Order: sequence, then C-alpha cells, then structure tokens
Amino acid sequence: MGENFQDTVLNLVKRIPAGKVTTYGEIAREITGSVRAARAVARAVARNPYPIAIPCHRVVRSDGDVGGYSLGVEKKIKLLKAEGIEIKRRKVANFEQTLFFFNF
DNA sequence: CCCATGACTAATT
DNA sequence: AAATTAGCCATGG
Repeated sequence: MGENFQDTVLNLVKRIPAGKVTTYGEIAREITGSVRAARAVARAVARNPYPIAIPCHRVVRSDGDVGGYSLGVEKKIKLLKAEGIEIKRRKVANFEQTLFFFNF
C-alpha cells in the first residue's frame, strides 16, 4: 500500500509487543534492506504524533542505549520499566533477549 | 537543486 | 569502556 516513509515506520513500531524492544537500525533494515536509514527512522519516530499509542518508546539504539524520546528520556525509561524491561545506566539489561525481530 | 538537521551506526581511538 | 569521527538518509527551507 503506498504510504510515505513515516507511516511505514510507525506501522512497524505498532507491531513491537510490550516487554520487547527493537532498534532504529532494525526498522531501517525492514524497510530499505540496510541499517543506513537509521537516522531517517529516528527522525520519523521523533515526529510521532501519538506517543504511547504508538509505542515508539520501544525503539532503542543498536548498542542497547535507550536513545532519545520526545517526552524526555526519563519518561522513556519509566515506560520501559513499567513493561518489565530492566534499565541500567541508560542501557537495556539482557539486551539480546529483549530484542524483538520482525522476521518478515 | 543545494544545504542543514537529527530519538543513528559502525569503526576507530 | 567512553569519547570521537565519518558516513547515511528522509525531510524541510
């Protein structure tokens, strides 16, 4: 369905289940086939018009760092913890086990 | 069309 | 392991 880049990103974000996270790069890979558009993905979610409803707080950096959030990083960390994700020094604990993959 | 921007990434130091 | 650097891409002016 012909959608713009931002909508495609947001639709993917909606599929991330509570208690899991994915990365900007993974979303970029899902859309373009490589991680190169990670920054564009970040820009897209940064303009997310419905935070919470569209769980962009579940999108973190490739190194496990929580990354940024339009409502403040502290808010992002709070939301993640509320979903059972442990955060230590701004990083997701058990990062690999917490990762969600779209597998096509 | 050119240029700046940013919730990034991988590699290097 | 933390900080720096160069590369990348979708927008908006």
